Amino acid sequence: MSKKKISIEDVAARAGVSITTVSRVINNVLTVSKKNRAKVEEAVAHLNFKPNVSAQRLAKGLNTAVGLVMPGYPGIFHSFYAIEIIRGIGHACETLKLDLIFHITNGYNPLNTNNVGGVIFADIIENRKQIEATLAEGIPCMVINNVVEDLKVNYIAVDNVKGAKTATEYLLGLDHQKIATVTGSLQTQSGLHRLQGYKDALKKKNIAINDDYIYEGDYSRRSARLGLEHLLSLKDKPTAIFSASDDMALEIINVAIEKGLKVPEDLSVIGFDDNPGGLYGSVGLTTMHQPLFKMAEDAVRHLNAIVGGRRHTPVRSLLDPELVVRESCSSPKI
Amino acid sequence: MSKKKISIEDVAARAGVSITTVSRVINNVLTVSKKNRAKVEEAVAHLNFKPNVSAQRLAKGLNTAVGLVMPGYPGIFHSFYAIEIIRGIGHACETLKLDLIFHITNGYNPLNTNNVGGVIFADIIENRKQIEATLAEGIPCMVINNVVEDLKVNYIAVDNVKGAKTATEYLLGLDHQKIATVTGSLQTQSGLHRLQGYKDALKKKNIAINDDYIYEGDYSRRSARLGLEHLLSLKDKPTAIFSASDDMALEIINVAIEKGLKVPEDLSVIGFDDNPGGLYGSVGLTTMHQPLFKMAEDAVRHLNAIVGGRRHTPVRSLLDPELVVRESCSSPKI
DNA sequence: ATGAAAGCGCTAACAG
DNA sequence: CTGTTAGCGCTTTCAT
Repeated sequence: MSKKKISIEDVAARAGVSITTVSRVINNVLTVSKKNRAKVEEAVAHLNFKPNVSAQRLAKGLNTAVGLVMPGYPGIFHSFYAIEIIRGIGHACETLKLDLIFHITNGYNPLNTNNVGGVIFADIIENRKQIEATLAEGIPCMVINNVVEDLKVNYIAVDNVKGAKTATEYLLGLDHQKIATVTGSLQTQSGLHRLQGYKDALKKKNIAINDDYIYEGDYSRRSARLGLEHLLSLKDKPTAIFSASDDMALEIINVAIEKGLKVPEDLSVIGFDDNPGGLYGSVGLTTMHQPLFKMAEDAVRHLNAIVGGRRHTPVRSLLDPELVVRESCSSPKI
Repeated sequence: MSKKKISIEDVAARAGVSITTVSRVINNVLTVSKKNRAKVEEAVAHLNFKPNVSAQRLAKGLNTAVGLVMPGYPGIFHSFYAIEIIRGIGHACETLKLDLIFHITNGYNPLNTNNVGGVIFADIIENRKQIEATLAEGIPCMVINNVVEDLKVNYIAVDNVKGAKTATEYLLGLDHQKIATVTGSLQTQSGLHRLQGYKDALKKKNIAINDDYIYEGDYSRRSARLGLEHLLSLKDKPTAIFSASDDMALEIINVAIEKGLKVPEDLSVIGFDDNPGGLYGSVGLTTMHQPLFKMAEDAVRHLNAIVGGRRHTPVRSLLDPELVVRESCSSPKI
């Protein structure tokens, strides 16, 4: 109804001071008498005054907003990943009182960078050109979940190599010798890195890498099913499987049970992601937890520090995944 | 590096016209000669000029941003629901060239409404006071996924009563007579409405409502398990179950299989949501599809029309869920 | 400690 | 069809 916007002038009038003074209390400038401050605060509260953000930004010449660019392919949205990222970034923006401008890439319209202090790219997929363009405009960028060495851009990612190594070593520690893996898509960095970590762990223990034990999946449930079928067709069947994702691990367990195997007694399975879906299967999934929420929060904080001129060194941060032991792994039967 | 912001003046200088003319071409005002338009466009492209959104907003006095307020409780984020809403709203904003300001409520800091033309509330839970406050400020609001009659607010929701009725009628059409339901939380509107729809369908067929067949769940997997156990303990067991959510339906199927029942031969199960998880179970889940994406898109469009003064009547829209037949229902064995 | 005044970059009458 | 000019609401020197 009453769309009468109240401005700093109204506040000044009611408080009986100049707009400059009002501006000072809004911005926490100290040189305001206690008395005037109190009057202004009263007026602000009474009038329910909220500064016009556009005017502030224009006057200050800086931008208290961060852009979040998400690739638009449908899959990403159905993943636990996207949610955690959005949640973490949203939370950090809240705390830092930054506007979060959310943008889904369709390849066309890039985010209007004039409107933000910095931008976070939720993935490098589909975004490479846009990242380069944004960088060229001199706007601080942060790539999440990807180690990117070929661009002069800040990044913060989960250490997939280390995580996969930890997972495999856990299986090794349980005395498994015949450990197979169903990989994620080898087109993705995470897929590659998780395979690498698996190999690293085996090498470190001087266990020869058996190509039959490496099934190239693509993160789909279907590929997981095929993977297990292949692995079970081997004369020398593995006793444990490192799956590059929880989703695939869950499918592997389903198929194993269908085939009359007991998990973990006959087959140990470890996943990667710590997707909440892992809680609901017939057997609790042992997996690697990814600090997605923290990664997202850190991304905002670091970016903000850079935008605010408080940080000058590039961010190249790698976060460690953590082992979550539930019920899907045990020592092999002798 | 070169953070030299180029402004409308630079463009005007290069094109050899006034800034007004530049402004005109930016805003697609038609009264610009072809020649000048071309010159300006060249300059814009050459300088890679992007209008300063804050200045535009300040000058225009209107706000081309929409706020999206999501309740902050963790659960919502792990749901298919949140993702679809975000995706739909993001897509619509993209198309309409609106900034999407994403805000997670924590009870404290409300969204600074000075910065947006209108706001969409992803749910009414935890947000009631904020909605009232926003309304009081004269800012158009839109509530999603809730029928709210006690507030003078726009809403757009899925017709849960009708959806539940359709689901139950489908079971009836398959010749089931003994149809039970596991409800969602009866603290929520959706839980209540879905139960209502179930009852409506039965009444319409003159089938007496058997209280034993109504198990009050709460949308959790655990309550679904308990629900099925209860239902199977009955002397006169139901032959079909309408589950108020896919998640619960999936658990019901799992438990049924554990107990040696065949789905759908021994027990038909229909869900609600059309959650992608429904595709992956041992048997494809028959369910009610909710047009979440469309609901979110519509919310933005309608809100935008209201903000732009193109619509004056309140929005009170109910979207129909659609039956998705997969494999979890069949006619009862005689 | 406080206020006057000059912009921030853009749009929108208003003249011409 | 085009340019001049007065703001939009706020911050920020610079005086006082």
